[in-house]
Amino acid sequence: MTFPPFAVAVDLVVFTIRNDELCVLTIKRGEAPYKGRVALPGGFVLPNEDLEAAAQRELAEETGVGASHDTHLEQLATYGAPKRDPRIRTVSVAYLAFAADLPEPVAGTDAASAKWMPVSEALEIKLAFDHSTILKDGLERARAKLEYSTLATAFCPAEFTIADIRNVYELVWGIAIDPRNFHRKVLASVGFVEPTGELVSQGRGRPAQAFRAGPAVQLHPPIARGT
Amino acid sequence: MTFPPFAVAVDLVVFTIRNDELCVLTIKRGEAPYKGRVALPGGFVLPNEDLEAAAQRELAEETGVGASHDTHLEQLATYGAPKRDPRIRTVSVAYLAFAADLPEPVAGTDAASAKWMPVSEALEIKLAFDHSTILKDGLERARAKLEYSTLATAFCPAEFTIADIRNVYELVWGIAIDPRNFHRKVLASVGFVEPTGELVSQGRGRPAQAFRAGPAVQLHPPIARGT
DNA sequence: TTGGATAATCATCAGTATGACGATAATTAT
DNA sequence: ATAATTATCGTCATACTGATGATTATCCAA
Repeated sequence: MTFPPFAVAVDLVVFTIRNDELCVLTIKRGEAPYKGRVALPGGFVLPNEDLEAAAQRELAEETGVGASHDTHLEQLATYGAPKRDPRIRTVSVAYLAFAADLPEPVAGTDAASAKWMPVSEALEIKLAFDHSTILKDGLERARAKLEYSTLATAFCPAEFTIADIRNVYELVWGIAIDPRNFHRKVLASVGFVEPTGELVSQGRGRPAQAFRAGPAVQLHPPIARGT
Repeated sequence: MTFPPFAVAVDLVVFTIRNDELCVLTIKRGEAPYKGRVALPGGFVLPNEDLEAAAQRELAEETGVGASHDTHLEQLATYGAPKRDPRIRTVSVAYLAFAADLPEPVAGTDAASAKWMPVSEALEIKLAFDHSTILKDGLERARAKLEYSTLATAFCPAEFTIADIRNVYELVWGIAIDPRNFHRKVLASVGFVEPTGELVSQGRGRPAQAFRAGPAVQLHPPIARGT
């Protein structure tokens, strides 16, 4: 029996928070197709490489960060419409990554230029391939995961304050959250955060307790969006 | 530039409820590798076929059911470990389907024999390829989706009773649920079900109201597992 | 025909979570 | 010092949850 040959790629939706904005890692394509167009970083999977390993490799190439660092990586979905890549039949497995504020990305092998772009901006332009769809799906996944998982800590450095976490929720969900109720909920969700005992001053206002990520992965009870 | 060639397949986790048991559609492989082993149905994606279309096609081939019927189909995840198929480097996009009780499946092209197997049984044997992992992931996804989506109605015929839905939850979650609280919650979740006005007698006991699926897709509020 | 047995449906109650919002505490900027 | 700012604690009415009692409408067996 013979098999129709496909190219298999991984694409990355890497979110971080910079300058009080939710940003996504983008590249500007240096070659056809879609030359000069903004795209998500990604590349073909090597003949003997696991899918997740390929995603890790691309992530490291583009950001210079070993993914185990502070970075959460998970499979998002797979896109395989017949004409999505005009060159050859390609199936792309998209991965979603969340990173604490990273240094400016390093242009990798196949990236003419990589940079963090505010998500609001990336959503308004037409990305290469079906990357606009992938970005939208990734954003929706991230928003949903904040509700029932401890994902938000992945956007924060090792030590953070409740306000830092609230900031993540507000920027990702794009809504304002009552600080008092949010504070109560975070502390009520067992294993979400644990106090370090330190106080940190954030500029003006009363200094805040420092916390580190707790052992929980799921939030009990969850923190719901809207009503 | 040249691309490493991959085979791309779709595999199906099709759940239904038969004889008061959660069952999954399985085939017995007729050819090597894993000849004679139980596997999930699936097959290679055609050169010009969309991934979801391939899943629909496989579903129709194995069950004889047009997927739009009463069947919900969604992408589960993609599996691409380098050695998962000993013949050639293969990436498999798994799809999850939920069906109301279907007629006995029809053996399809590449299936020596297709049949419904209780999930409890399928979990205990070693399936071909990495299909045991796929099945486990599919089951967990199904369990999770019951909490916040109206998925349960996909397991029911067009008209059903609250007890029918409860039965779905009990069988998929594998736990007993209090009928009184469950009844209350289902009716409280707006758009989950709407009454047809009919009464149906289920054998002994007071006859139940008949319902049909409502317009909602998400449950508000959700119906939580455990505490 | 009647008295279970069975299942659907309604009702109650206490514990918990939620949103709105008032009050206090601890800093920095002026 | 005083004002502005942010963290944190409290209060309250409402909503949701799990446990459980009570009622209703059937079928079935004596």
